[in-house]
Amino acid sequence: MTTDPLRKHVEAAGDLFDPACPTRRLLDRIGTKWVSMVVKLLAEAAPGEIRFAELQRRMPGVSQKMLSVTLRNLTGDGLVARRVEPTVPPRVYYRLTELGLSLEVPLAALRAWAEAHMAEIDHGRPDNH
Amino acid sequence: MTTDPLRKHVEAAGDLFDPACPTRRLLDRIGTKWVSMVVKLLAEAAPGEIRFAELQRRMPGVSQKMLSVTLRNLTGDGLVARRVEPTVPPRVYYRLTELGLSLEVPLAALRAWAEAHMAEIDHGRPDNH
DNA sequence: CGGTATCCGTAAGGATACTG
DNA sequence: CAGTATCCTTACGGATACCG
Repeated sequence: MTTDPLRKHVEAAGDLFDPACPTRRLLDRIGTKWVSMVVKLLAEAAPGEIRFAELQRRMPGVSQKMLSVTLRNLTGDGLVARRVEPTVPPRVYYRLTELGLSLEVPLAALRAWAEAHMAEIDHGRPDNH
Repeated sequence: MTTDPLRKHVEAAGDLFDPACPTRRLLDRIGTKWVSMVVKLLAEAAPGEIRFAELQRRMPGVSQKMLSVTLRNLTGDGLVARRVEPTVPPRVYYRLTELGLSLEVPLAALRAWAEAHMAEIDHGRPDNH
């Protein structure tokens, strides 16, 4: 083991089974439906951008707050880039970064699985508690 | 549209962007860290089984309640099979079903992504709010 | 051993109103 | 337009105690 603080994240490198590892939090963060939807829309548009209002329009049921929070988290994580056009009223454009685009791959697989087996699973439990 | 019940799941097929579609709830359900860990452990042991206590021991930080809830949900969704040995004290064994095993594929990809990019993301935000 | 039941603090998330 | 701020209600999740 080393005491070099710069290598701390290397030693702690992705071990989901380490309670102290941020991977756990990260997994819970990217596994949500809102992240899945935002990333899909932005991935389809890539390398183009989508404005806030259009994202909201294409994500039925999302509140302004949740979309805002989701985009802020993704931006903070470096998965989404935010560009503001200083007009009045202002226009804000979002696009995926390289990192965000790389997330779309496993995320699309998970989405596909969920969509494919939804009926099979829902059939067995009419009681959606 | 058809009235063939066998094609029902095709018509109702997973549309994540439909607010009424159970796919949304399903995605939020399977995207958690506990599900990810349980499925990974059971997939490694497949087609073998793992007992409750061993699962808990190999998932540091999980509470008895959360493991219980997670397993009950997975069992209810048909992803995990539960077998009780009526001894005293009783022994309960869990294993993945075929469906559960199929989930491991996309889930492993998502885990791998999270573990691979954890440092990269965490580096940008020392403030883990 | 493998749960369930209960309590409780925290966080998620919707609704509404307001701002640059 | 694209937010932020506030309030409020529900869900998540840990701690503890109890049961078959």
